[in-house]
Amino acid sequence: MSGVNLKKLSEELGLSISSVSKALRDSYEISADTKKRVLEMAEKLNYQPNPFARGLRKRKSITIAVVIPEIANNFFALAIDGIQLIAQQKGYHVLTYLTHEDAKSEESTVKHLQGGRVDGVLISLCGDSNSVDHLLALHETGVPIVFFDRVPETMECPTVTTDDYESGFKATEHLIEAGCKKIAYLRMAGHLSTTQKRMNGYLAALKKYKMPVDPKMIVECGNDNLSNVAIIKKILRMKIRPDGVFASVEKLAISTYYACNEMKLKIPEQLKIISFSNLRTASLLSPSLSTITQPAFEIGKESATALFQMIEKKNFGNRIEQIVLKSNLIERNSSKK
Amino acid sequence: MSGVNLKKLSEELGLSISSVSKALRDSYEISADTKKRVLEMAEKLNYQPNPFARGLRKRKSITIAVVIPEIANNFFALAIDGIQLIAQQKGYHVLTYLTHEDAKSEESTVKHLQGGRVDGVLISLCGDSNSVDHLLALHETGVPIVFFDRVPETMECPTVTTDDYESGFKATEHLIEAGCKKIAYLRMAGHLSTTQKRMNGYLAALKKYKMPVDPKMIVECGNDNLSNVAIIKKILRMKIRPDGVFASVEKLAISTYYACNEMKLKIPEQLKIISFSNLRTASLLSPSLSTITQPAFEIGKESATALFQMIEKKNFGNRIEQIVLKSNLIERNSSKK
DNA sequence: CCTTTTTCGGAAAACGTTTTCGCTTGTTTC
DNA sequence: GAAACAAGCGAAAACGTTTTCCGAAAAAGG
Repeated sequence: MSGVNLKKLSEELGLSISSVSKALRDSYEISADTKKRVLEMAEKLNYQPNPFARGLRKRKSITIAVVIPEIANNFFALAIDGIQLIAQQKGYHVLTYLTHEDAKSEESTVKHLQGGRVDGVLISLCGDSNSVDHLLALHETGVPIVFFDRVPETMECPTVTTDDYESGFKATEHLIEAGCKKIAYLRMAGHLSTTQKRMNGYLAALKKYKMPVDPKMIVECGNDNLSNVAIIKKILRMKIRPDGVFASVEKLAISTYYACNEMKLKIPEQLKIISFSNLRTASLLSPSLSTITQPAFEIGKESATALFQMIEKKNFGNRIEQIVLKSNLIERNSSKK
Repeated sequence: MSGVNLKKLSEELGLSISSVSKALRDSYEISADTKKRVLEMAEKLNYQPNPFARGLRKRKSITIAVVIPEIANNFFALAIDGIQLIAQQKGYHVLTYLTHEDAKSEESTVKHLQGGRVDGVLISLCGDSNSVDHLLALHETGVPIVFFDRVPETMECPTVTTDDYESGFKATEHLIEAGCKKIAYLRMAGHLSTTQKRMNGYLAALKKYKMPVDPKMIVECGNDNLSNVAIIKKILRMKIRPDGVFASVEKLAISTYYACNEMKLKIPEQLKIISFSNLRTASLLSPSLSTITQPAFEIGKESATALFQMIEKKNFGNRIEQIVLKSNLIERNSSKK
């Protein structure tokens, strides 16, 4: 295809392959004159080194992998943005994989990452993963891994997360202060670290304000938006229905809005809502949505930065960094008194 | 690192490297017994073939590149989703690159794609690119390229787009039928194919309804949301201000909402709005936003499918496919009579 | 029992780099 | 003027696969 490699270059220049290679890498073994000639010819013939040959020889891919549950999601899209920014600065390529919240898919993806395809992995766990064996296996082959947002609980590793417990606490407290007496917690199925910590914050806030915990108010939702709306409508039809909803992820807030529209429930008069969300249009919604907003872009940047530190100086890699960033609670009309 | 390669496998099994390789590839030259032994040992030692060695030898990367202006954008996020779906089905890896609407960045990215790193490229052009030389160069090295949404005008190539002209026409006609007398067209700077075609539709609709074209009503915006709000407020403060706005991209509709909020202009009473958009919350906005919605996910799927056709049977690759999908106009309250 | 197939497996080249080592030259040093 | 040294370049191995070609042994055929 491309056809122009070191061999062709060397023939064109009347030099040996090794000399050309060294000239291109600015080796001290090559005279300035020759280097100039080589550079010019390389430019002229539009030479691009073969990444596979180089990767094979140097045992380095200049590539990282990003494994996330989904991309059509404001949080992850922003995180990727931050990751790409750092990766581009470092001259690295970025392979992206979507697991669609499927453990099998995550496992097979991670497995394919062994064998040297990438120099490091950034991953946010999928919802229904029950084991981290595949990640331990990858880790044992020497590939640095940094987890962000959704992190494993049974694995010692570098992580970048937000203050989920505190944010869950504050969000609940905010609803209580707005006058809510019965607050539902909307969570995704599975055992995500984020869901769990946010819920613990929710429970702690209820306890602080001496409000009873009703298991029926802790609602598990799935990946299908339509069924989620149905689930939410169901709890809104209970005899003693909630007067507040704390959505632990953005999509559940949106489903709650739909549910209220269909049931003609007024927000915030009849139901107050707050949600984790990176929606850029939160303030334009009807009514505007109160949010806990994670610094998604920064999370991406921080985790990529941490990963490159591990990639570049493996020697000091014993230290396991656990970076925690702060989320912002932004009060808007959906939780107004 | 990984340490387990064909050599180690062959030593463990008392076979030659070539036999192990052939056994793993299910060659007829190897007996069923031996194949079984090899497979078991490979499983046991968790063997993963080195992608660089394989890529070098087979001159194939099993990887495609996706080059887009931005990722924190509903349209592109959905398109990527569709692309990833097809790529995953085909067993391909996906490298993602963001140009941030910067021509230099696009050029350097495309340049790095030469040399065999990928077997094909999907690209949506950046806004301020004035030349396609870098893409022609890439194309000449034999790498298949499919353009989607933002396509070049001066290059014969496979494309996947939507009916931008018709959609632009319909959107404008819709505003006219809703009673608008003076319609502003909000466009991004640069010469994007989409912007141009949508504007041509806008102009054609004005002509059909014998409405004058006011150059001041064709407004160029940039990448910064704050400045865009300022620009939009400026035209809304004109003596004869527009009573309708056709935003050619989503972010400009959002900026228009902000501008109206700040100026206390009522939508749709004082200003009607319609916009190209893939916002999932369009119907939840205040007021709900009328949109022309592109089938972004399908665009991703179609372009990936087209690319893989080119990758797999280069022989029939002379045919240049130009796929055009239909967008949907969804009337909501922002353009109500 | 000898020849001809067939079956199974190994040797080695090739993919395009990088890098170590060694070989020429020409230059310096005493 | 011989010895030591430096500068500039080339030969060749190595990275881990795949694949072509070849050889040995076993099976089949007469």
